[in-house]
Amino acid sequence: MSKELPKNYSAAEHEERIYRQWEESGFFNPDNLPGKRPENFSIVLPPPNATGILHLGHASMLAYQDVMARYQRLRGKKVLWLPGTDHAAIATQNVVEKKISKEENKTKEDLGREEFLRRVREFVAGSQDTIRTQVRRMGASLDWSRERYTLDEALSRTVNTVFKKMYDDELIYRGYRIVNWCPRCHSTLADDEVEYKEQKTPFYYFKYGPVIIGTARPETKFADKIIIVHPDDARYKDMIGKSFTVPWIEGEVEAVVIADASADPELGTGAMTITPAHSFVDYELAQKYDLEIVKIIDEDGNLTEVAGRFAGQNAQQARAAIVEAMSAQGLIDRIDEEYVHNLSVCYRCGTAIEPLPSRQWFVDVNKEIPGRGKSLKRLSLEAVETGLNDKKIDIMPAKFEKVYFHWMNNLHDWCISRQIWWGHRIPVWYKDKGDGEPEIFVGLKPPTGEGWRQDEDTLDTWFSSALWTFSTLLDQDHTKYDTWEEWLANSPDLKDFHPTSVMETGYDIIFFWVARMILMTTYVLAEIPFEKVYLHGLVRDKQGRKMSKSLGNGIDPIAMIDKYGADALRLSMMVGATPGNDIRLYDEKIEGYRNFVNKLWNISRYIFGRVNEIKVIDKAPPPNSIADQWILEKLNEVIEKVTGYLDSDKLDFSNAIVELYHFTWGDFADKYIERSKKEEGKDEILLFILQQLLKLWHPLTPYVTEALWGNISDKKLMIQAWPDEIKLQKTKFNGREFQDIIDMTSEINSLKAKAGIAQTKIVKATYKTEFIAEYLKILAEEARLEYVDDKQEHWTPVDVGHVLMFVDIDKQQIDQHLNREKKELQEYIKNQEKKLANKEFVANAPAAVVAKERHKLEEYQQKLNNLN
RNA sequence: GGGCAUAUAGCUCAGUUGGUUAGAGCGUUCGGUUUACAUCCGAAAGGUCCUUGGUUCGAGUCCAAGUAUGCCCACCA
Repeated sequence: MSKELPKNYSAAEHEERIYRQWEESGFFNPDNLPGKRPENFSIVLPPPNATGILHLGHASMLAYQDVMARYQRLRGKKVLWLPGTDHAAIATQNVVEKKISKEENKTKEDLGREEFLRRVREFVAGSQDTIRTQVRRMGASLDWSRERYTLDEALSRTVNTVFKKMYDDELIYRGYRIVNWCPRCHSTLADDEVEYKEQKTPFYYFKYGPVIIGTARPETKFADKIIIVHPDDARYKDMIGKSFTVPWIEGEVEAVVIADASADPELGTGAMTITPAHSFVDYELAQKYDLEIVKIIDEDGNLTEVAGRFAGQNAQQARAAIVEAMSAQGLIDRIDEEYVHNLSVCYRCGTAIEPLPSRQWFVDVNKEIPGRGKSLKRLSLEAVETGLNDKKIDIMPAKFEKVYFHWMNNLHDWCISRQIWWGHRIPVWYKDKGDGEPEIFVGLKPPTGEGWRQDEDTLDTWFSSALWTFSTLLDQDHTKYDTWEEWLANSPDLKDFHPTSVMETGYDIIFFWVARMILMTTYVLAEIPFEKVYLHGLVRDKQGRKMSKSLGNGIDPIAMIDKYGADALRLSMMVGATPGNDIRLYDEKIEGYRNFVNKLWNISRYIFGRVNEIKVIDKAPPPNSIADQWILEKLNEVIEKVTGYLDSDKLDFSNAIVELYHFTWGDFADKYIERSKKEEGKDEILLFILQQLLKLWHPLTPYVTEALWGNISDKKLMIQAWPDEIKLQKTKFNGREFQDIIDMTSEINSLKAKAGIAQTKIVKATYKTEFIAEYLKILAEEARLEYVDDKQEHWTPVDVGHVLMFVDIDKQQIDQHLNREKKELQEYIKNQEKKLANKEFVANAPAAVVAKERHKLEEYQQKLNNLN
């Protein structure tokens, strides 16, 4: 029975229903997939922050991952794609702090720790709901039954377990060191959480005893008493090792001159003083020479008592007064007002970072891991370089391997404690012992006994994210297990799905996240977290600008889904995208793919309306015309190509789409279906090709294909089998002949357009090759011409492929066109003859190439003859 | 300062290991269309493949230098 579909595909009418059916089917959960599935395929979703709403970055990531998941599912693998969200410590705390400040004019201290955390939890629950709904709208085939959250009990236990393990292995230590401090967030930041912003600030040159020193930050200079000069600098050679009494901001100081190669003789006066407490470079020098580290700015950004009369003032704001005071003392040599330098700022709130010494928890990346013979750094490098247990991480595109190695090689110890409330509380307890250092307890639960207090700080959010590939796969019913080993051994998902198959994420978080997952996982499990890293680019606007609130050029993916449908949005984000390169997105592009989705709908609409019975056709029906043969051959080509593009070692989504698009619209709809209207008995082959197409498109455009498939079968398209290459029997029908007809038709259409003829009635042909009568008849039908036996002198020759024919378009009418064509042909022939006359070409080029060139020359000559 | 990309039609992009007359989509122009789809069909115009030099019988493709744009890292006391 045939079926009548609506004229246009309306995504809004289908998507919600289809997604619900998928969820109800249970097939997002690998445990429910039908059939034997010996191979596993897994991806863990990079957890969106629990702060907010879906943006295009999420949308494109979901599109890529869903294509992989659906493709592998169709290929018969047991596919797990695991969703989740991240508590995003600083980001979330900032959002909620702002909200409370705006709505209630209160600080988090006003509320207190417990109440504030309750508010954050409430906020997170709300945004998690938003995210869940929005992720579904993209069509993402995620296993929601395994949804995780970084603050889930089992995941938190994993965090604490790993912390303790690292502490016991002495890979985590507490130390007093210089750290990046954000005075606004009132917390430390990791090195890569610091961003740089170019800024013009005055640069001051001060008279410091025998030398002139330069600085952009006079407010840090109170305690400077070490002068560094280059050992080979002739100007200062005699001063090395000597002391000077120097008049300085708060009275005289004793300055010592030290020689070190880090002083650049070319720069300024070649002499500098150092501020160990507030500069990373100076801190390292101070370590090297065992110098005193004097803290001048405190955690609130205020000057300490070292600053004398300026103590207690905000460091930044006190700068002017300090400079004025120094000016009054005649200490200023000159001021450069045009100085431009990079100011380090907090990546979350944009506040200027204050490097200062502080007691914090660190991960030691250079220390040898007990029993492993290498450091965390070494382990992380090897995972990508040579592999671990014969499994190597493959990074796509490969250029990011170099970036990874460079970053990892230069990695410093990782500061993991944060002075914020939202996050995993550091599992460390202290008990004062009267004098000196307190007793320390590290464990999963508070120690028994009196007087223990837990560390106030929380862990860097990336500490828990770094465990994501395996903390999510552990048995969540963790209370059953007393030990870590027992827990690991009884987590079947971990066995089945780890290492995960692909980590698909943006190149912008390769350091934050990808590198840290490698570091932590190789340490904790002694295996890699994923076999492949696919790094997608950023989504930008049509001008290539980053989408941002201030520019107002942001595109809301949900609005685009409402307008054009999820399938169209997915396609428009993937076409033209190659790993590691940014992609431009704009309305017209999405609209174009909306049109395509509608085309696919109408192809089906036509076929469903025309066939006698809609049914599943598994096997290719035998061809009974040259068009049939042609389309089956084309289908085979496209199956082979698309399979190759979607396979894990290629992951070329863009080319897969372009290939399918041309086959679907150009070959199938415009050529084959049009032809099939004039032939009999096409039901089965039309249905067959359509069904193969729906399967091929399904990973890319899941909604429309599933909606259409619903007219064919009760079974879900998402669990069908991926098309195999069709075994084509040799028949009397030559597909090449249909291709010739297409080329001829195109040529005749072109002539008609040039001659300004709307309709032409006749064709007469002579043939270059043996030619069946049917062939001509088809051509006449295709080009809307009438076939006659005799040609007349003034008719125009048309020469394509194996066919030469004469059309009753008067040569005079298209004289210009013909002359131009002749001229071009003569030109080609000349070039071709020249090429073939070149002995070196004939001698050096491969024989096949030379033969091809010869053949080409003959063709040109033949064509020219025919025109004359 | 160090490094990595990218540069092809008006726009967005393809272009395999060097070897047809460099392609697609959108846009533009012309023509068609009671037909599954005006979210359609047919056709055309449009290119100094950033510049210069090199390798080669042959370069959009390989090499060098330059220009432009973008990004990453380091950070200037």
